[in-house]
Amino acid sequence: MPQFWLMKSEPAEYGWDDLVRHGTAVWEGVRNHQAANNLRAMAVGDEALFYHSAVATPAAVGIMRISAAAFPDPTDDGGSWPAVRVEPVRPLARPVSLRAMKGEGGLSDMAIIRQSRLSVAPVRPSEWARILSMAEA
DNA sequence: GCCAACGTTGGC
DNA sequence: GCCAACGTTGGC
Repeated sequence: MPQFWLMKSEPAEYGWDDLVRHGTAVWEGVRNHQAANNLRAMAVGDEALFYHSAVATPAAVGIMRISAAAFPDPTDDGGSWPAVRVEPVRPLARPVSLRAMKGEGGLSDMAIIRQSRLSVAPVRPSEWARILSMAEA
């Protein structure tokens, strides 16, 4: 069973469109232990929401797939922080904003809502299904 | 080991 | 721009 995740990026730095244009990307630069542990827990085939942070309407905008499990982050000289490789699967038919997630009863326990600064967070299967249904509603 | 000071993230 | 939450650093 694949696991589900949510991964934040500032679109000014690297956005969904960049990932689609490139076809694949190394998710690097994570320097938080909790987020790093989540990267280490990822397996090939896991799916993740691409989330745009630090914008007027923070929101999940697309689905990506983990295409390579954790390996040493090339941007880390020490070699101890992990990175993973991702590829785009498809955009959400409509973005699901943080505001919408907060307003959805079944999502109030989401890691990302409980801990807003966590940049790589797990998503429960029930949460994943709910968010996808919101994106298609 | 505690705590204050400071830096960063990210929502608003 | 402001502020809350959180992490890190460094003095003691």
